[in-house]
Amino acid sequence: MTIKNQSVALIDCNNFYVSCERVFNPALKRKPIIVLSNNDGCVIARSQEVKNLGIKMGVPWFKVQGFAKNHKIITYSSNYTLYADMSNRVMKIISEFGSHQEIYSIDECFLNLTELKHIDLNDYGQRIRARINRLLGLPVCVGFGASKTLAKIANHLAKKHLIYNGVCDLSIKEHDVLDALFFKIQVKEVWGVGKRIEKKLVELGINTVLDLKRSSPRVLRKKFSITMERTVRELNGESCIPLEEVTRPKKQLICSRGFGIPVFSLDELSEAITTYTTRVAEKLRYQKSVATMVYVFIQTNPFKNKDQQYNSGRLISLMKPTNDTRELISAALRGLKSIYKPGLAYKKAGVLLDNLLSSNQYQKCLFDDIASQKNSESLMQAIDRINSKMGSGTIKFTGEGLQKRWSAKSEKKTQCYTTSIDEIPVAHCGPN
DNA sequence: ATCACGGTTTGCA
DNA sequence: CTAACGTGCAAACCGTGAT
Repeated sequence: MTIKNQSVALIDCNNFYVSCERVFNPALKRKPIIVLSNNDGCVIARSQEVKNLGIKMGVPWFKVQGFAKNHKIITYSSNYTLYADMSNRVMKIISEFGSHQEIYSIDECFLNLTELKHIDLNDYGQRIRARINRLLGLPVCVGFGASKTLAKIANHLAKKHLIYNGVCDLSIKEHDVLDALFFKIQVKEVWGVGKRIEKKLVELGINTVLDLKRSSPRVLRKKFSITMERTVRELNGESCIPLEEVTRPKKQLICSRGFGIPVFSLDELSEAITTYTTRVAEKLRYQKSVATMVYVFIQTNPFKNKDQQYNSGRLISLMKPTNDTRELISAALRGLKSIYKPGLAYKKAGVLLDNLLSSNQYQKCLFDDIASQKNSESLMQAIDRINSKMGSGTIKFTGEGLQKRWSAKSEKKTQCYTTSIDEIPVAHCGPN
């Protein structure tokens, strides 16, 4: 599919998690800040000051902890509740700037602006930035291009080079102008090119974005995949990755977590699996699906070479598709019992729901016990409503456990400033 | 040979 | 003092048995 002459924007928040923390603690401005992944495991967000110090994205925290202390880097556990709420606010503001929006991740979205003819995109981008900054105090960068891939690159340039002042428009540039820019950008910066594909490309002599732009789509399709062919076409201004305005229901859903401490007992694993199943079942109902299969898995810590290693999982087929948390828990726990081996130090566990069907479609099935199904539906609906209104975890399932000794480490989490009534700051003067 | 399938691995963000 | 390394998803891949 080819859509010519598109005009696409990519708006991406700068150092999103760090910026969210700064909004509620302005004293953090211009200070070096790090936000850690779940379980305080890895570095997943860095302020510019930290990037300048050379700390890499994704590095395990323990490897840089000493260095961070020496440089007085302020560190936070991630506070997804806060970031999700801020993300919703950002996306809402951006939606005012275009009628076709794809929310691509927690901190970035595309807009298709093709219908806005003859506007000055640089100016438009600055207005987007100003509005988000005024209303939320968050910094963003904006890139424009003739395809999503080009908009991504434009955004990358806007972020990297101060001369752009946060907005880069590649949509009007001639090929030779683009080529001159692309000559200087490493191929790994291209959307869809990660570490592995970069390596393979470099082996083929494709080092820069320009090299990739000039490669034959056919040849790369053979050597890589259809995805890579599209990437090459998109670099040449041919839009072939459509904007996805509606989020398609997922084909599989997963909830998995590492434990804060090694877990040995079946009881504690059962608590974790019950908790994760509850969470993933909420996601399932949120996207109006039912599941036909439940996969449970448990793992020891692969980084502890001295420990005996064991990874196991079990796939359980359900008698009938369901989104009832109770049925899913029962299946998951059955699976867990069948794979559990005593005496091992488990580090991580998870639950995956697979073969998902739309719950509307499924309801038409004739052989169901309609009464009990309606019953289950209204119970789950009631629980979801209460938990969403009064805070998640207001109603829990037995078996989730109360202490949860195993729960992930999160030693430096900030408050839920925007979503928890007890944690709303008393006095706060907006962005300044 | 080729296909559909299901389970596993890879790779990205 | 030591040990301390995320999560969620889909595409790609691969072996198998059926045609």
